[in-house]
Amino acid sequence: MKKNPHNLEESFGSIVGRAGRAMANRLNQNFSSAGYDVTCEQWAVLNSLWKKNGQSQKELAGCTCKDKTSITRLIDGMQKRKLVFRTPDREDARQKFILLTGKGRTLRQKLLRQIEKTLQEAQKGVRTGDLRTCKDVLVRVTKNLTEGSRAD
Amino acid sequence: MKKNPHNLEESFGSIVGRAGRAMANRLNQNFSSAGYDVTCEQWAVLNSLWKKNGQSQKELAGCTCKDKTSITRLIDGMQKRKLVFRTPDREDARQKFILLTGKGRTLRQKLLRQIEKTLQEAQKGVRTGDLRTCKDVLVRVTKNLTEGSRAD
DNA sequence: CTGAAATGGTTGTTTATGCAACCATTTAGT
DNA sequence: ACTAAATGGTTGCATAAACAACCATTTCAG
Repeated sequence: MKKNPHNLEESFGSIVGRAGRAMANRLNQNFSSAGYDVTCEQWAVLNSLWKKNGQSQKELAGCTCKDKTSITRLIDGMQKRKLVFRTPDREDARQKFILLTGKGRTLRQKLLRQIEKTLQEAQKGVRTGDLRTCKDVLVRVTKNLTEGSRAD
Repeated sequence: MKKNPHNLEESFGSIVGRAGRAMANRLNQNFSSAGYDVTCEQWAVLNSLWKKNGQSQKELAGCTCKDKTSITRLIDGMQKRKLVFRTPDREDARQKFILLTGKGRTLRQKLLRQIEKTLQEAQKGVRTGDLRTCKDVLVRVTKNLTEGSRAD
């Protein structure tokens, strides 16, 4: 049985969306089958916190490219799972800082192994230079779409 | 104010996910502000049906890379919006064929204009060859993740 | 200082998504 | 033919996402 014969002129949007979903699904499966109760969306937030612990929800929204409401509820879930906790900012009572728990910090190495595995599965047979180009294009596209619209 | 200084070594998964979300959001905004009550996920299904009207839900799941349950509910929504309707297959009573309504068929040209617009916003400043490479990489990645479930 | 605007988070609502479990209908195995 | 397995769809459940409306707290204008 042949694949979709129309794939050749698929639009960029479809292609990016499909690849994103495929990667997210595989990553979730790999997390889950390795016994980690973490979703890839939560991982995106953790990723940010591993680089800089203690960010406001607004900052997290910015660097994950998510709406602030998504962050609110993502943090709710992560808090329930004891990965992070909220601390009010003493300087500005509107803000809350998100900090990793010990569990959240420790998870890093373990999850990284699954991420590596997933990336290897995904990137198999892709030339390094092409991968570089692909990343650059996607970063540029993201910038095009986020700087023009939501720059407070 | 500098951007995230760690961006350089952001993982491919994050980059793809962020770009996908950025594009989906922009597309939804463009659909909405042009007055169309259609989401980009529904568009993905429509896109498939415009190419080949009358597909089973399983087929649609395959070519949109979504779970069959997602398709079930996506179709529910699209049916409510009178974009498609279900017809039982007489050959095999398990299957249902999804067909475009007149409205679903007519929408094509209108939506295409918004899609074009969105793509132009997204691809601004990206060299054509690089875009080509990017698409090819993403298609390959998707194939890696959906065909060979096992690492070899 | 005081009221208005901006800012950071939360809540309500709608849509989307995947997994597991299930049902109904083929299709196979014997 | 008749049970067992595979297949296509649906439902229950939990997570995720964005928009609008809202609240509390700055910040700004006068």
